[in-house]
Amino acid sequence: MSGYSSLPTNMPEQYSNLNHGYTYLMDHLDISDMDFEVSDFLVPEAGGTSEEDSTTTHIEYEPSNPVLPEQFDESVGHDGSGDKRRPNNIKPKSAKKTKMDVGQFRVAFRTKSELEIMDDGYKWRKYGKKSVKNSPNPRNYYRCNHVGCQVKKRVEREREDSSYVITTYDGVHTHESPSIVYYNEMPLMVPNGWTLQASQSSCS
DNA sequence: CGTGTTTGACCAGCGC
DNA sequence: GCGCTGGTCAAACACG
Repeated sequence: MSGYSSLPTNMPEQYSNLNHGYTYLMDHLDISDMDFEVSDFLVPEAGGTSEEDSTTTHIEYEPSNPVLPEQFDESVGHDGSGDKRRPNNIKPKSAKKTKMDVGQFRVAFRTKSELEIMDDGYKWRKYGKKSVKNSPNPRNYYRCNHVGCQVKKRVEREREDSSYVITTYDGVHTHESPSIVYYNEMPLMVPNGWTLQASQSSCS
């Protein structure tokens, strides 16, 4: 398996676009020092942890129960609505979720890259950084900057090989990627050098 | 001055 | 019940 054509057909469009977007972005970035390739999806830690093709990006995918936007953010609902943290009266944050909900759409992939931040077309705002147990590398937390969109992602370097970046997306965007919109509007302006055909199977 | 990042503290879930 | 850990908040800070 090679190339960028292994996204499942039942994947939400935005994640297909994500792959698409990456292909798009690759031609904008200087990827001479990047080794980026998307392989088949795999079940998280399904036996062969990370001893396969070391140049391959691994993807975890939980399509069983995609979360609709209205389902997704309800329980989180304290989006900057002015609750200054524990002034005098500690607001009961029962809504806070520390563990990811079962069934919440999640996709993760591993990328060999020196860059931790890869522009996937969405605008992300960093809201946290945390060192995790058994890992020398900190984990960074990002939230989609789009109004009303509660998608989050975590970015961390792989413990065993810091040249790999593990990116985990939680939730489904309630909007399209700006870069995708741009691409859809300007299809004829794609230079010859762009390799937009790479992710063709995901949109057939 | 507006926007985004950093960072320390808080909180809740989970395992023992 | 307690401590550990991961996830989040928000004030302070940096940068354009």
